Amino acid sequence: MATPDPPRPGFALPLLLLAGFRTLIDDLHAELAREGHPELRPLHGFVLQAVGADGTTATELGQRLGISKQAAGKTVDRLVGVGYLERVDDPTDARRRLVRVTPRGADGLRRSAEIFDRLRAQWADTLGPERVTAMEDDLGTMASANWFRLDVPGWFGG
Amino acid sequence: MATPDPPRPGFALPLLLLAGFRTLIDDLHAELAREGHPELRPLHGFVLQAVGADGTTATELGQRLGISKQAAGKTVDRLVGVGYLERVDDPTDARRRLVRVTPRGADGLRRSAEIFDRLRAQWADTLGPERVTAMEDDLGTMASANWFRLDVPGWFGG
DNA sequence: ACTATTTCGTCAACCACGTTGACTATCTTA
DNA sequence: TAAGATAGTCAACGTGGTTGACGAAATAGT
Repeated sequence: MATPDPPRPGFALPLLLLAGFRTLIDDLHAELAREGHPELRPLHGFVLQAVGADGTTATELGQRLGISKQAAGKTVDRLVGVGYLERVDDPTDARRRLVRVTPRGADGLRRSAEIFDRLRAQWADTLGPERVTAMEDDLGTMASANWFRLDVPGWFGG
Repeated sequence: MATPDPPRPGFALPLLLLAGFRTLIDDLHAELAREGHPELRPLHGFVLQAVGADGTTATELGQRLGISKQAAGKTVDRLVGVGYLERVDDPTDARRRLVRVTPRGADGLRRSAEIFDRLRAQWADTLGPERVTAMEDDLGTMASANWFRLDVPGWFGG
């Protein structure tokens, strides 16, 4: 019922990668909700991290995430709405509106990192640390080009 | 520029899984476009496969994909629009509208499988076959619950 | 055989996330 | 100082998801 057909040889790999990713993300957000961050959506962690401790502008954020400045601006709007980001005027350039992580945002980010560390430790318990490391190494080899490109309506292509 | 900060230990894994998935999906669709299927979007392959050779209904498709029947219906509409699926009346039940893969849809599906097989072979060439198999085994172990759950606005949580 | 319930499909409204194009305000440069 | 580049926003739109409501058809129960 959840598994229709045994996928063909090549079909399994993408499905497994997606399932692994979703497993981590779902577990993360279940735990984040328990720890006081129920509004944090999967995308938000990536965005908060991309904003970084120094802050950025919407345009630069868009470049970092591989999306348009308009899309980045809308995402910032939502994060501001739930209190994870704030906008401040740049005193040196009246066009720019600096985007900064709020204390609440920093808390969510810190907890995300801790939870991910714990989840990784769980994987290492189940699979063995060397298998997890091997997986990271191998994925790093194959996927180096797609690091942090989130330019996907609905998270996929085009 | 594509890599903002070296991610924290636990942060790398989900990012790598996503990047690996996206690499495969992007490569697949680049090749599919070359082979005459430029309209095929990433989601579509999963849907076509979930419809299967025997056809289904929108409601059952929704269950298979873990999404609502309405969402499944809309996706079917789009696939019908580009000629990959067709709807036919069920003579035994006037409520049901059978969804079937068209010949064009079957061609896209067959090519997807072939391309995925080739991409997997590329991974095996680069990493060694046993590393790819190990990755599949390990991911299968960790992610068995999320097989074919696509219930994500924009492919994430929520 | 006739209600009562369930099921299938669809409509409508909405949300999240992406796109492009156009436009203003501001900063930079020649 | 005029001309050009850059930051942000608005508007319209596309895709993929949600819930709620509803009619038509099948099924169950009496």
